[in-house]
Amino acid sequence: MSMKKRVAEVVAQALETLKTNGSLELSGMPLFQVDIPKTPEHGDFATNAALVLAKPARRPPRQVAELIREAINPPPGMLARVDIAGPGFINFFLQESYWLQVLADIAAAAGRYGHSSLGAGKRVQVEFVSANPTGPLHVGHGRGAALGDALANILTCTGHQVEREYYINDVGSQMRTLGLSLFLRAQEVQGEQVSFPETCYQGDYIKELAQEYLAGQGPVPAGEPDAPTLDACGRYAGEAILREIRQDLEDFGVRFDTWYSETRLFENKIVDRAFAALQERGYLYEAEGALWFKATAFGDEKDRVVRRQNGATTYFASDIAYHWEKFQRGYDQVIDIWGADHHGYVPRLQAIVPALGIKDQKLTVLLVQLVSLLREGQPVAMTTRGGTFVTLRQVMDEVGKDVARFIFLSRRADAHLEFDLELAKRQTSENPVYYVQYAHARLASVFRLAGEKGIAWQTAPPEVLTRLNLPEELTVLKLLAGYPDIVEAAATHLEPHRITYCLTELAGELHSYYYKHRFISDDQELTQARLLLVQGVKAVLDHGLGLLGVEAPEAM
RNA sequence: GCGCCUGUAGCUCAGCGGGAUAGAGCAACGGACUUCUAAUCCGUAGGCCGCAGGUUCGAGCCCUGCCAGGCGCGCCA
Repeated sequence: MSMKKRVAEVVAQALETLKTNGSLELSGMPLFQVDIPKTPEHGDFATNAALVLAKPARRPPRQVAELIREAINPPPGMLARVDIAGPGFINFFLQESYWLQVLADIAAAAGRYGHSSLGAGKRVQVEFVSANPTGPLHVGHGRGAALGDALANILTCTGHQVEREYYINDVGSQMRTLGLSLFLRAQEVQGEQVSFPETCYQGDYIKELAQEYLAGQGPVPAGEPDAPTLDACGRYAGEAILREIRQDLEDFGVRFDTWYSETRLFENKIVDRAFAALQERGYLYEAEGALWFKATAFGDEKDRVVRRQNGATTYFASDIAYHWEKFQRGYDQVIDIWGADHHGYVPRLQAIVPALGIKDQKLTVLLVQLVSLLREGQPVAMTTRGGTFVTLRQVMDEVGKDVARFIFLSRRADAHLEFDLELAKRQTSENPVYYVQYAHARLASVFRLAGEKGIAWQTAPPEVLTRLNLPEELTVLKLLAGYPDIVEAAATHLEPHRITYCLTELAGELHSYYYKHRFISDDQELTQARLLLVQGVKAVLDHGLGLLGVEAPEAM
């Protein structure tokens, strides 16, 4: 249990006592908070319990606070002092030695410190990237990939059963366009004079694919293509591009449990069955020769077409079927990660959840803001039209996987992100990635030396820890103690950047501590104590970087 | 025109289901390498939290209006 939870426990018990002895009339346990105050004078932890209770109890907050304080019965050795301050906050000051417990917690957790059972029994699916197989992944996809993967890691860490999924949009007009693009480029290679429409995919990768296609599949016919040819071209290009995408993601450190093809939705009649489910509940109707979903019944601004006049279903129809099928699979929560440019699509997708009669299962759509790519502060041109865009592959090759992932995860998802390629390459303090990795490598180096000197710190008796009484040591202990709470917060709010920030802070404290004090000295006990402490730091850095999907190097 | 997101230090951003005196990194300025890795550390300076109202014990956070930027508003995907 984290330190914060232990304090919350103490408060809860006090309230329980007051309730049973009749000092306070309470219906159920009120939602009080335990926070880490901004200023140290307000203690290690503070609770607003008295403020929350004042109104229902019809007594002044400070009086309630006094009651709570008297009812508190903490474990031995835990509290040094309890103050009542301000409008009625209760401030808890822990005994400094009590913080040492965190080191035992870390050791006992054996690499699983920060794990919890928050999501025990909950199945969560994270669907992310899901880029159409019509071109290589770009930087924006990279951000989505880093976010989805880190999120999945974090949720796993908090006890959720997590599955990663990639939805392959391989049906419909864009696949025809892709086929046509390949076909025309192939004709070009064969020396034919063709006009290449603006609506086709402009990138050079299509030309390369056309070359490969011709080499492997033989020449394409002259003139207008027939349907089977276009089909073959489209499938060929789609599959080739998807292979590239898989490879890129693999190299980016992202692996999916499931690659779900849109084609399956039609082959398995899932679209029809989902339609039937909607029909049954009266949320489909025919008008103007098309079939509509009554999205306005659930807050969307207009009803949406699911089958066109020409009989073809829309992209939205596939999405209805896909999500219906997802919920059939029994996930408690389905998380979709999309580019922010699709935000207008969220209400209609959310609308299908109640329309399909889905209860007790939640759909969450996370929007990721686009990435502004810079080079030395200057924007890098990114036009899909002209086919000039920076791919995830290029970024990985140029700055490295770790740097890219860390930067992607250094902002809230819905905040715009500036990604300066030159700055990302620089190994200076302008670049936060190395700051954290360096802290880990430094510690690894310390432990190498300790090993060479034959220092037996692992087997040191617990009493040596009482030698840790520097302010820097206490600060480090407190940061370590807060780590499990941060992981839980990152999981409940679905915000991996919280991990990034907390690691940067921990690394900072470590560097400062390292600079001021030697860990390995002639004082054997002190050495053991400090090594035990920084072993905890190393473990948390290692763990946290693991959640982000960033390497924790042993040397730099 | 309507909708969503964003607006916090010169720059990039945190700010934990409203909490006490708003934080970090970078840049700027001044310092520290005979040390377990200087990819580091220490210090200084820097703010009508876009603007105006409102809600309450308390607002950067919630509500309303306005201003600015981004993105969306297809029987496209």
